[in-house]
Amino acid sequence: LTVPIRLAAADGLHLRRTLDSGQTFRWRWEAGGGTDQATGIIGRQVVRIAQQVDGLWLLSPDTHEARRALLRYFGMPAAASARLGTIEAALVTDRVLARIVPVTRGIRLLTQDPWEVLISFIVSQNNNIPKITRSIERLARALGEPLGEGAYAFPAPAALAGAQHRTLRSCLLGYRVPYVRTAARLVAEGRVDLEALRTMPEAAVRETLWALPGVGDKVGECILLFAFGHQTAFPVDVWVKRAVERFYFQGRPRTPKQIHIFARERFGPLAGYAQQHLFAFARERMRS
DNA sequence: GGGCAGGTGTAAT
DNA sequence: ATTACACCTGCC
Repeated sequence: LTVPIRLAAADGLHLRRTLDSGQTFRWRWEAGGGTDQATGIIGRQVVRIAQQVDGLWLLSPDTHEARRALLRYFGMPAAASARLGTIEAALVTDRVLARIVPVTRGIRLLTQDPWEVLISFIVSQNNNIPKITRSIERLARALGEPLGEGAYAFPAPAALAGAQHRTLRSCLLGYRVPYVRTAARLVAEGRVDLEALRTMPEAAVRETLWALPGVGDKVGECILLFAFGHQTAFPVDVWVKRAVERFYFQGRPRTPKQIHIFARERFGPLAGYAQQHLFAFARERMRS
């Protein structure tokens, strides 16, 4: 048993909202001694964390690597301009978000591995969170490196590219199998260099991502936002579409493209955060 | 058990 | 340039 390490001040973070916000599919919750604990997989590390009133705690493992990985993942410690309080203060100057953010506050955009985000969000198309989570878990179990404790790393590009069709089918990917496999081959063969996209301008990143099979507007925006930190990105899924139509267009129908244009114009560099709050609110309050 | 939810690709207008 | 439909699985 390791001594818990305080990673950072919580800085307005709401851990559960953040990990359950549909950005990531690699965390599990369990009850533990008064506070819930989350176990997640970041790269090759299996980490257990918990949020207390005084901050975010690393429960295990007690290593520098785990600490570094987590701080990077959560964007901590935040630079002054990226503090959640600053972001949310700016968001609530919008009359609609002023009513939404009090319900959803504490969501932080995570910084995740582009390869994992690419495949995860191809899998996410026309799909729901529980099923996406199950597919990712099966992919990791079938093709990922074992990490102990029954945990598996996200499969490497070569592993996915070389997987048998029936193996991918057994991961419940359905008709997405050829998308995943082709995308994996392009990355494994080096024809698409995800690492190089980190330093490229957004327009160039878009061009590369949108050329991948299974990557359209929604999935592409998710990758821009969750892997490459382009916070002007604004993924429009059905929930965000409904929320924007209801709150900004008096319930009048708009195409996803119109909503995207509107949101980038209205929210600018906060578009990604605005989308996270609209999505969380819609899923919590606009069902039925 | 039929109908629906969910994004992209393709083929149609 | 927009629109209709197929794709797969889980859930009600």
